[in-house]
Amino acid sequence: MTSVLLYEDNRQLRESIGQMLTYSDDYVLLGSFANALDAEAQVRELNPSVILMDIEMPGGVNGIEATRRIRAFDQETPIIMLTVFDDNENVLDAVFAGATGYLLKKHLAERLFDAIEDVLTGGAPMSPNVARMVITSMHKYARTQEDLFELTTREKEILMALAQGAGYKQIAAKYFISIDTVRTHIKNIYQKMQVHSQLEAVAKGREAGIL
Amino acid sequence: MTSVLLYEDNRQLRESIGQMLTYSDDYVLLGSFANALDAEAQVRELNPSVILMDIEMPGGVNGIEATRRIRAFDQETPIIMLTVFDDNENVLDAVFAGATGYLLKKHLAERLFDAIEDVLTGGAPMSPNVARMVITSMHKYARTQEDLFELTTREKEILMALAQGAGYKQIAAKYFISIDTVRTHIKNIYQKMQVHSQLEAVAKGREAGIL
DNA sequence: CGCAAAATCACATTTTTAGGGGATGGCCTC
DNA sequence: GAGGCCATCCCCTAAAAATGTGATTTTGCG
Repeated sequence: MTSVLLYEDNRQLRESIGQMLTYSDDYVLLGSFANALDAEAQVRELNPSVILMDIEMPGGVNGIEATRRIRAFDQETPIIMLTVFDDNENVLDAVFAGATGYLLKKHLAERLFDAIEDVLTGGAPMSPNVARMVITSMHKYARTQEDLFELTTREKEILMALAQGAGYKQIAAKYFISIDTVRTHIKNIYQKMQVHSQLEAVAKGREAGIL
Repeated sequence: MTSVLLYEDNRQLRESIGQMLTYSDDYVLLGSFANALDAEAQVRELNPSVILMDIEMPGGVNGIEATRRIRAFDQETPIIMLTVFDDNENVLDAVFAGATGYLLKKHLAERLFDAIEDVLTGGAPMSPNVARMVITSMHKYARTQEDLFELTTREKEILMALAQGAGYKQIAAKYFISIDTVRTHIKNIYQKMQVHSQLEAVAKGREAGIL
């Protein structure tokens, strides 16, 4: 028995979904709401198997914000976003906010149950378009950006230690070398990267994808 | 007419795929190789519409590394990874390396053409399992982690400036305040975050998701 | 082997940060 | 209007980092 919690501001759609779920013996609708103002409390209390969340909702708290709030205390319960838009940037925001998958409203009728089963069995229903957007946005994070600075292994190690907040002393201790050596390495790093402080080096390194 | 470039170390599979493509009038196999050692040159020369890339390949350059190398100069051409594993961590690595989608070998026969059409029309074929892994890994990046440190607006601004590599002077100039004020703010930031250097503050702030 | 790059250490100087005071005006709340 | 928070500014000292110059030892590679 799969319990569902529904957030959808459009009354007609809300009732339609409610009926779809009720007509099926495998699902039970724990509750449906026109806004997500109390989503946090409702989720805590009703503890649904899956949450259906409209992205476009009035009243301050839209579906994305609601998702974020729910994810703040619950990383498990799958959240399926409902939206009319396919290529909307909001969809990506929703993914970042913690959405598990999403469903276009025009496909609601034929895919609702599939989507629910999908998230419950470890899947992530997405349209091809959005899958592509997600993939593309991941590439940005991973862009390894060839060693634009030609740092040596040691230098990269030290730069990474810096990025983690270590000072000269700690680095020296960590690698069993003298402070002066750390100094020298960092001097060389600065030269190669054309920067003049730890912060700049870390920032630039991060930009370039090293780290 | 869709031109395909294939990398697959298993001879039998390589030939099977080749035949599948050749039998269809809509596809042409530009070349198939048992290793990806020269992938870069081959892609440059043959300029395929889509690349099929086995993840598990011997000889130093596996499919992931090859994908990375191709993406270094070509962000457009879709690359579909072929793999026997579904939940392998390699699949995520492949996505990070720049894969557009991927296909399980056991589904090759029935889904190859679908997958190719998928990437060519802007989609990203993935199994539900991997879609989920991708989504989950994105959540890590986005975990906004509410203001755990209760920094004021100004303090957050300054912390962000620090993260971008600015020093005291530059921050003072940027916000038209005196260096001493910058000092004070940073002192307060350190206290709130329980750190003792710019680097630590930035590192900790990044971990916590501020920035 | 022998070279060149990388890694190591040293010393000196200047600049920047860190940490400790204390002080003022603005704004909001009780 | 008193008290609290925020942002602003100032001074002082000690610690850490940046910069320069030079030298020695490892180490990878032809």
